[in-house]
Amino acid sequence: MDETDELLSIRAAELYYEENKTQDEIGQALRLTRWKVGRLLAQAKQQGFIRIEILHPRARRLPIERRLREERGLEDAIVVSSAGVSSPDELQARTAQAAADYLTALRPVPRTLGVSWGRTLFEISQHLRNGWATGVNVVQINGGVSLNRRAGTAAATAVAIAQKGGGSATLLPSPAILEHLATKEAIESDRVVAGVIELARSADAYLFSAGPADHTSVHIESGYLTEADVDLLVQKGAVGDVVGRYIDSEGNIVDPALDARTVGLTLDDVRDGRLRIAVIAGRSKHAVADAVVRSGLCSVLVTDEATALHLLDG
Amino acid sequence: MDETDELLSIRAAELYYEENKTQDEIGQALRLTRWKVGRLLAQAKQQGFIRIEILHPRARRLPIERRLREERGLEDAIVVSSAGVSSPDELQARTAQAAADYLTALRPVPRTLGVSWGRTLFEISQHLRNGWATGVNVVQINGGVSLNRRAGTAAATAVAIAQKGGGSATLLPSPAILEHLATKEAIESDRVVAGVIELARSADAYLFSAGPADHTSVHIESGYLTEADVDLLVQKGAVGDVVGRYIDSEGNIVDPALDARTVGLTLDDVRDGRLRIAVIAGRSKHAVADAVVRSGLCSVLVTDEATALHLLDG
DNA sequence: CCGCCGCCTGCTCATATGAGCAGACTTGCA
DNA sequence: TGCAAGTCTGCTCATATGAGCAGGCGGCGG
Repeated sequence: MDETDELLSIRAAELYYEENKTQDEIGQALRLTRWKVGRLLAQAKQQGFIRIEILHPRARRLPIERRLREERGLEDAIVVSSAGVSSPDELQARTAQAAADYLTALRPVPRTLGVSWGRTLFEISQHLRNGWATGVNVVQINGGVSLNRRAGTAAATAVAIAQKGGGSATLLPSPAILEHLATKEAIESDRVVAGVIELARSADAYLFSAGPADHTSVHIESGYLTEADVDLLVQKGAVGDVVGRYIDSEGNIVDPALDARTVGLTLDDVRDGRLRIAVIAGRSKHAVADAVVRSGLCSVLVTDEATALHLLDG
Repeated sequence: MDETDELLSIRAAELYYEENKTQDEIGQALRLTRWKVGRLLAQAKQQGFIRIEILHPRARRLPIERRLREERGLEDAIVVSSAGVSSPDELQARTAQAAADYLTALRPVPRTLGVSWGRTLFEISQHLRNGWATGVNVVQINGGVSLNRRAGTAAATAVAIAQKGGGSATLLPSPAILEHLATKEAIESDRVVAGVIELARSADAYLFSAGPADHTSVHIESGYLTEADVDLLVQKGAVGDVVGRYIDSEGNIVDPALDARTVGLTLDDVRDGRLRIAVIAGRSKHAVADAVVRSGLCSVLVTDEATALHLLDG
């Protein structure tokens, strides 16, 4: 396109989009036929001079969702728009809302839903509406009895999701990570615990997030790991955790010994699930989101625009 | 609009603008009639959920131009878009380009064009194309013989505009501001100088910018004023200068004694011009732009989006 | 409980837009 | 210079969209 046409296409776009003129009127104004005007507008669009944004907290980016499905082999993808977002918290809230919307619209409604816990899951539980489903039974898929004062958010999350969905919650009465392998084995051999894990394995769907491998990790906050532990994991290549299990950029377990002390579904258990919904948003989770998608841990991803684009770039 | 409709309108907008579906297809997808879809889209637009931007250095904001004409009584206004601008220099360049475009398209072509000088005018002269007009005679409307090494930009500006327009330049051989009133009167009584000023008064059009009243002023740079002088002017209410004359927010001369020592057209001379094109861009010139427009110094304004919105807010 | 008012819906019809095509025009090459 | 290929133009026709209207529905006051 030569310079003259480029300028004309801009003039035409101004008249068309800002002044609501018809292509015919624009033609008269610029001494062009209306067909020429149509072509100029098409060129302006195609060259990216026209940018259309949907400004709304609930806005999604369907073309990016499509690319995630097609290029990353996801069954489904939900990408929330970052347009007009001013803080990471806002982005997190939008993503949680989208996850809640997705669950609500999900058909067939899962009878048993396996959930992890953490900040993201808690926020999703808050965004769900009463009656989002009728009779959904929720089961925890990884240990979450907290060791300190923030106790109970793991349980509260599962209970809230179940309650608002008109069902009941089955909690996994165990810490996430134990200090000794023997303790972990003892706990898992407990009838109740083993039963919960068995139930979790049979869930119709899993809903989980992923944590970044850094000092903001909820495992540090909850007292399961120290900052030094996490630093060490990072040195070994960890990019984040899923259901309490730390993975590298390929989705492989970084520290098998640590993993053996972690209670709940294994990553392979998760991969065996039919519907595996991961909800991952925010700059700090780009790397782990990538690992989760690449290694097939999720079949459905709910995320934000920037994270999605990161996945598609790589 | 209730919450449900709001959400639907966002879904519809996504499908319409991002996926290029027809309203009919959207209707099928969302189980609505196509008329409902059309109404939802109209609502989304009207509520401002849809934002259409034209991303191009030459893009203008016609609705803002219209408002400037209607609400500020300008004969014409050119507002360049700030979309995607990263530095003040870029904004300045866009505005200068727009001014050059405006001059080039101007009909009838002025036979005599009075110009001021400064960074903005210089940049406009650089953006003009060879042959932008045929036989335009350019006359300086205020003194500009420089006192220091930056000498000659005033003259170079006028000459470049004239040369590229296939005409010749008439320079005003005088400093902008003189130290003593007597000197100024002596200079103005010189036959040549008086003749140039007389010619300037009869110009078909004036093209000028305005300077901010701060330490970046080109008058300080050129040595006509000291920083202390400008500080004093600011104390007296100066918001900037036009053709070397400092005005307050009402467009009145701030310091009559200083004004009397300034060579060139008076502000009233400028106001007597038929076509008075002011080119003013940048955050630091908001106040002076306001004064220029309010006091009728210009009949045509070329500016940037942010400055224009500032003028309309007040 | 009934009737009136106003909003919302889905229509008809007019208009605006996009697809595709035939001819004119330019451009590159022998 | 002359030819062939590709590009651009302005058309016809099909489709998508918007304006405006009649009927239906729900809400409110009597």
